[in-house]
Amino acid sequence: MHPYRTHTCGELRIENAGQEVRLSGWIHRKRDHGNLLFIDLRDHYGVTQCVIDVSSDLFPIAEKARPESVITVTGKIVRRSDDTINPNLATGEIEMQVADLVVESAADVLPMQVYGDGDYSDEVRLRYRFLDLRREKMHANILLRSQIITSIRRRMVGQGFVEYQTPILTASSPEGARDFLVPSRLHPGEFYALPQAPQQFKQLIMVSGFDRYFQIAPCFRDEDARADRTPGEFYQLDFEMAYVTQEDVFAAIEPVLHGVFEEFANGREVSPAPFPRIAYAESMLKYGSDKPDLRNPIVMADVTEEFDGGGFGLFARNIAEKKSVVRAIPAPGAAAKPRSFFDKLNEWARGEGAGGLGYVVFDTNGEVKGPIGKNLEADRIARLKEKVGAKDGDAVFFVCLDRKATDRFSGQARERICDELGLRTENKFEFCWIIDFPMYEMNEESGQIEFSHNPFSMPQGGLEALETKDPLDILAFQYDIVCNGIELSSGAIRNHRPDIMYKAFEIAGYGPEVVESKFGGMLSAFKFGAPPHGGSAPGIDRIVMLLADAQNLREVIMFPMNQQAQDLMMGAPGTVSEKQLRELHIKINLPKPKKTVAAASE
RNA sequence: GGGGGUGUAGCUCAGUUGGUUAGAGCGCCGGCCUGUCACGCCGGAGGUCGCGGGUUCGAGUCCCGUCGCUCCCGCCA
Repeated sequence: MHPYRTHTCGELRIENAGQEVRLSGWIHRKRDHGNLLFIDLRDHYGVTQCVIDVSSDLFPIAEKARPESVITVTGKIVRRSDDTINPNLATGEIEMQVADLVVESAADVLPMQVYGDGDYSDEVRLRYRFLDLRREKMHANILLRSQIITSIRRRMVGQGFVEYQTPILTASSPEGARDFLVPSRLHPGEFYALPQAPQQFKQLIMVSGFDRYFQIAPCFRDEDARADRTPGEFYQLDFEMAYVTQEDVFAAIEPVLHGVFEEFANGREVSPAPFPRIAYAESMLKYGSDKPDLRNPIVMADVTEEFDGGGFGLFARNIAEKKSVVRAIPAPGAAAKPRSFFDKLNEWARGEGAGGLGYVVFDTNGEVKGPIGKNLEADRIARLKEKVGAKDGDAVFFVCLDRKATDRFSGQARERICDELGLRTENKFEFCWIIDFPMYEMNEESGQIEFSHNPFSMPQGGLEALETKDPLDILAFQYDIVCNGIELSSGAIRNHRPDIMYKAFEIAGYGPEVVESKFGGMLSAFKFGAPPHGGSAPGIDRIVMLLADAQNLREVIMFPMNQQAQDLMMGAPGTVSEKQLRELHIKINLPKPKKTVAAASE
């Protein structure tokens, strides 16, 4: 007989009763009755109960083996008596009578239990990730991730896409995030960079005469982490298509995303394709965000006009003197809320540095209450009520700040009010496209015009728009896909025309020599016949996070780094040998260490 | 770089206005137990209360500093 398993721990059923089998796995749980011992043996596939009693020579060994030790047991599969069947276990109708037992690998006392669903700090979970990954939930998440990626590949291929690989060691790119650099041994003083995305390569693939490229692409950015942004590296479904309009791109990827989400929705609803298209400006106005969560039913409105010159002095003055705008946030049903509800929100707003959160309450008896209601003229209030679609029984909150601050803060308030009122639709995936991003924006500190998103995007209106319009009015063929308030990807119809590219960079303050030195490879390619092309790159990790209903990307990544971009299990980053540094002609020049208390007292 | 939260046994946590010997559950070790599946019962070991100062007769608790982890802002074309 083979030294290890003849079957997995998940496959034996009542039909196998009577067979002599061998199982290998981890001791999931032991129940020691003194003269009778139950072992739940677990592997990737499931759990099987194994029984051994005191008559066996191996009984003391089994008793001593700690949970998570790896053992191989041999014995006969028997049908359990009716009163001992475990309906919660796939293998619960049978058990193994252990005749032989080999300890393959004894486990020490565990720093975290694999059994059960206890909470452990991220520090412990990441340091002992191999234990964390054995746990049911993590194991399921990682399997789900694999299934999702398989489904994405199948659907992309079904849409006529072909998978190609692009380099990992490439050139540093001047725009965007900080690069991870890799020193070159053969070229002292020079560096490769890890790709922030295969952006230029996928465009070059189109120029190279291929069509419909995709790749599950690793991307590297040296930026700080968030719950939905892993430090260092992440994967995206990178794709690009030739001879397409924006709508062609949407039509190609919508069935893939919709299909994947439907496939793994598990009872949750998925918004139907085509997904709504929302212009950037409209999204900022109605939702205060360029990644709106449409499960939140609150739709905001601009009511600057209603307050301009009105009886509520504070807002009227801000509008007149500071060019403030007023955004109304309807709060359905909030009239029934106690005073403390409004005070709490107001206090939160002050804590956020917004001055406060004004409000009007429309009582069910038609009365208008609240500080603004007392001062603002009745006809203005009536117009405002109509404009935001408020009914008796609702309240309306107001944010009055400069345009940018109003967008940002009203967006936060909209989310908070939704949660306080419990208005968010559960168990649904709400997709939308955000389109018509501005090509440029004003840097408020420097007063300079900058690319607001992606310098490779085609401006709407082409060269003519660049030459004739106010740069801040020019829109780009640039789009994001958003699901439940999470940005899944951004994409664009690319600028494939050297003349338009020179002009676009000129507006942002870059001369032709800069364009040529920074994007020489791509620019050169565009001079020898480049097809119009465009694409996008939805984030794989975020898709899995949504489908796994996880609150943090670490729940869907096998070996993530911590928030400080460290892998405590592998010890990365770490120091390297002098020899390695010499070969690379690298000298370490560390910043002076901070003064310690001890050093200061010397 | 900045702000919030947090740090007490291997793990998850409790610990009152500052007051005897810092507790619980799980885990671990020992004993008893032949049908459990969160097995049960009895006993035991295990702590520099993140670290360093300070206030006080007395600090896990109050103050100052510092470090770790985490969430957020900046940043992420």
